[in-house]
Amino acid sequence: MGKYNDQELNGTRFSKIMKILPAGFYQRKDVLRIAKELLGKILVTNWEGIITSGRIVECEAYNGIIDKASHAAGGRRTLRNEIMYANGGFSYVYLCYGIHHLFNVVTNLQDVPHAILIRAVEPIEGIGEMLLRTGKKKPDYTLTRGPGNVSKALGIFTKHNGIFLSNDQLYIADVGKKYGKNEIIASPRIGVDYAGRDAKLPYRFYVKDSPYVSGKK
DNA sequence: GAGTAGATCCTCT
DNA sequence: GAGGATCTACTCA
Repeated sequence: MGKYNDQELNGTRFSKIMKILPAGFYQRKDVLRIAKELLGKILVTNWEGIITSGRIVECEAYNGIIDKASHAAGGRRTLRNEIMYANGGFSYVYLCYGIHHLFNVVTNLQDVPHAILIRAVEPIEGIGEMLLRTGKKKPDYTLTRGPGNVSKALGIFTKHNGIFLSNDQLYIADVGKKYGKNEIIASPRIGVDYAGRDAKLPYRFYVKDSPYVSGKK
């Protein structure tokens, strides 16, 4: 049944009202609030003129050094997660399971390693290109469902780690869409069972009833 | 429909 | 040298 909303497919109309999120959006202290506010925003990639974009409908917050599920748990600082300690607004992309590229947004200020993992988007522009990248034949809900698929469809790889999200190649834009409280669900994060108690924290947020949301509802 | 194995490679210990 | 913020396909029922 996988369907996407036709009236949202008009890219030209969309790009006219897009506003790139300012650095100040990311450089705040409440990562949970930023995660919730990211729902409904548009993630855009523009690699050499090929534009693909999607509306964020699912993400997970990683709450710094006190969060055992985070790569920065306990203040861990390595070559891989160094960018998490940068100022908010940078991309953090890494390879998971040797196959999947996972796209995160760094938040908070310098030296506070907060990040938000983008887990699912609803395709808006460049769906044909997404099909090429993912090798799929039809644009059903599996196209951009789950963090691995999001990166694949939008063409995000580890080489895009450490990009500040305000250039014209990779950014997140506001189109005035906001979800109400009763449209946003909070739940435990996925695939972080190793984190003990922290695995149960309700740091995953998604839009109710979106077919693109991964995991169980 | 539910459960599980396999892919695949970089990063950290 | 182990294991991971995952996905898909395949089995079995």
